[in-house]
Amino acid sequence: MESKRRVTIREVAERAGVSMATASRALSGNHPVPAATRARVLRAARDLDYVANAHARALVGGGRKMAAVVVRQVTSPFYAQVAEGVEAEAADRGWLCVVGATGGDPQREMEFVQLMREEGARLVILVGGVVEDDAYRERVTHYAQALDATGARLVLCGRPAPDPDIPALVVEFDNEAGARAITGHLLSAGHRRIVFLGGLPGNTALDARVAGYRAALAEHGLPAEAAHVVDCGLGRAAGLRAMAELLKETREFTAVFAGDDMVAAGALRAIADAGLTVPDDMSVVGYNDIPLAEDFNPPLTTVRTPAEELGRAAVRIALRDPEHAAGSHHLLGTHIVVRRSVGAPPEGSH
Amino acid sequence: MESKRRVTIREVAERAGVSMATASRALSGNHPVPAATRARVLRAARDLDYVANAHARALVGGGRKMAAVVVRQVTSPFYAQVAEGVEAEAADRGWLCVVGATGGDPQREMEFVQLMREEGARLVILVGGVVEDDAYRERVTHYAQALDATGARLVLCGRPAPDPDIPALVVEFDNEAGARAITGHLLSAGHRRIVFLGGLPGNTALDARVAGYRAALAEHGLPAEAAHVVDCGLGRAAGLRAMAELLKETREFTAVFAGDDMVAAGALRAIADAGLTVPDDMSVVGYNDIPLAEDFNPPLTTVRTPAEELGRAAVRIALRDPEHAAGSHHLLGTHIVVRRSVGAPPEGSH
DNA sequence: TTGAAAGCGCTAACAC
DNA sequence: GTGTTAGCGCTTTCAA
Repeated sequence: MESKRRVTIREVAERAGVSMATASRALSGNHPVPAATRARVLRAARDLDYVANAHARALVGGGRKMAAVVVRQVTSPFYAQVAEGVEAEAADRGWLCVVGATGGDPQREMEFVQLMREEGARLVILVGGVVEDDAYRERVTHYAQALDATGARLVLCGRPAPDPDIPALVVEFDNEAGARAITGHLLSAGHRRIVFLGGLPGNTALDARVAGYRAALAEHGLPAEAAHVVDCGLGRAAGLRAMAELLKETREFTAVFAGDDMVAAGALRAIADAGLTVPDDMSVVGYNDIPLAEDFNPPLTTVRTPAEELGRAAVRIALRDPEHAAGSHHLLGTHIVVRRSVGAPPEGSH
Repeated sequence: MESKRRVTIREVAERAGVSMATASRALSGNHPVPAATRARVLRAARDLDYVANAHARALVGGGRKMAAVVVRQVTSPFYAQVAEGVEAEAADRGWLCVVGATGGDPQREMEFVQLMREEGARLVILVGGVVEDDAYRERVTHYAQALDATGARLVLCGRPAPDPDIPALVVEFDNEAGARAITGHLLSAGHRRIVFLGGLPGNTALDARVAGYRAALAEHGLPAEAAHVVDCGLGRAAGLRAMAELLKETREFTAVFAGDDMVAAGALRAIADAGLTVPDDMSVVGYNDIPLAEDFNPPLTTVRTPAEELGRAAVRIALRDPEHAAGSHHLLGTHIVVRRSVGAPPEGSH
C-alpha cells in the first residue's frame, strides 16, 4: 500500500538533481531553462512516469480549462451530436470536456451545475428546450450570476435566457422558421389537413415549432381552426401511442408533422400498424434529421438542424470576445431535407 | 475584475464568526458541531453562495471520485448507451463521470488516459473492440500499471487484456455466442449461403463474431468454404458501399450477417437500391440492437447486446471487491431479437 | 540560471 | 466544542 502514492514533482527534481522550482520550469517550458538541465528533468520525469497533479496545478492557478455540457440524455441522437460538437471544439483548444445527463430533472441539473462550479469549469453549456416557468427563470438567473462571478461563462442552447441582461449567451436554431418551411413543404404537396404531433405546452422549442406551423398555415390562407396539435410530448413511445390513438379517432388529416424525428419514428410505426402506407395514404415529416432518419421506412423528410455545429458554435462564440458575447443571441439556420415520406394527399381526401 | 474570485471557506467562517476548521466541519458534517453554530455556518454559506473548491479538497484527500469512459465517438448509438450506463451508475454512487471521444485514434486515447491520471480519476473504462497488436498491448499494459500504481482501476470493455496478469478487468459480451446464435437463426430459416459483411481483421470484437459465424456454419455441416466474409469494416457508409459492390459481383448468397446494426442499415439501403426487397429476396441480420433498429426497413432482426448494462456492469464490478476484481474476466450474455428482416431464401435459390 | 519560500483553499491532527 | 497549525503538490515571486 506504500505504493499507492503518485509520483510528485519533488521526486522528479531529486532524481534530476535540481530544485522543485527548476523542475517545474523545465516541465512546463514557460521559463528559460538550459537545454542540458531541461533534458535531465524530462528524462527523470519519463523514468518515473510522472504526471502532474491537475488539482494542485488548478489550485495555484494554472489549471486546465474545463467545459461542461449538460443534456437530458446522451442516447438521444440529437443531444449526442451536440455533445460531440462541444467535445470536439473543446478538444481542439486543449480543453477538457465533461458531459452530464440530467434525465430532464431540474434537480439533477442544479446539482450538476453546482458540481461544475466546484470543479472550476470555465464554461457551462445547457442544452435543450425547457418549460419556461418561474422556477426555470430563477434557476438560470442564479447559474448565470454565480458562474459570472468567477469569470465562467454560461451558454444556453435551444433554451431562452430569462432576461436579456443576465450574463448568459444563447445559441439556438430558428425553430419557427424551420417549422414554417417544412409545413410549407407539406402545403405545397397539396396537404391541407396536417396534424402537429408532439406538442409540449410551455416547452420553448416545441412552442416555436408549433408557432411556425401555425404561421405557415395562415400564410396559405387557412383558418386558425385548420391547426391541429396533439400535445403528446417527445420520444418514440409518445409518438407511437399518440398516433395510434389519433388514427382510431379520426382520419380527417392527410399529413403529420412530428415534433422531432423520434416522434416521427413512432408515428411511422403506428401508421404501418394501422395498415396504412407512407406516403401514399399519409405523409409524415420530422425534425432534426438525426443520423438514421434516412433509414426509416420510408426515408424521412425532415428539417436538418446541424446539431454538431450547434455544439461547436456554443463554445466558439462563448470563447470569442467574451465581454461582448454575454447577453447576445445567436440563431443558426436549418433547412429541409427531402426524402420519401411526403407525397400528394390520397385521392378523394378532400 | 476584483470580483472574479471565488468565495472561500475563510469568508464563510468570518461571516459566521467561527474558525475555518469549524466552518469546514459544519459544512461537511462529518464531525459533531452544535446545531446552532452549524446553522450559522450553513446560513453564511448560503448567503455567500459558497461552493467548495473541488481542487483544494482533492489535494487534501477528500476529493470527489471521478470515473472516465473512453469511446470512439458518442454519436454511435452503441457507445452512447454504454456511456449512459457508466454515467448512470457513477451518478448513483455520487461519482463524477467524464466521457472522452478518441475518434479511434490511439494517440488521442493515450492523451486522454494521461489527462485522467492528472485529474486523479479513480476509474478508467476503455470501450470498444481494437486491433490487438504489439502497440496496443504495450499501451494498455502501461495504462494498467500506471493506474494501478495510484490505486486507480482500469476496465476494458469489449477489448482484451494483453495479459491476464496485468491489473485490469475485462467486461464484455460473448460475441462468439451471439454470432453463432444469429447465424443459426439464418440457417434454420433455410439459408446456406450467408455472407458476413463488416469484418475488420485483427479487431477482437469482429473476429469473435466471425468465429461464431464460422462455428455455426460448421455445426450445420457446411464446409469451411461456405463462409464468405467481406472485410469492409464498420459504419453505415462502409456497409452501403460494400453491399453495393457485392451485389454487382455476385448474387450467390441469400442472406447477410452485418457486423453491426449500422452496417446493416447501409446494407439494407444498398439492397433496396439494387431493386431487391428484404426479406423476400434477401435476408439481413445485424448486431447490437440499437434503438431505431426496429425502425429500419424492414425492422431488423439482430442480436441484443444490453449496452447500458455493459456500462453499469463495468463500474459495478470494478468497484465491488476491488482486490479480487483485478484480472477477472466477465462475459455478459446476449440474445436474438426477431423482427422482420429474415425470411426463407427465395425460391429456386438453391 | 537557479533555489528558497510563500501560498493557492481546504481538511485533519493536535491542542486547548 | 473549537481554534491553531501543518501540510496536500504545485507555480511563482524574490533573492542570490
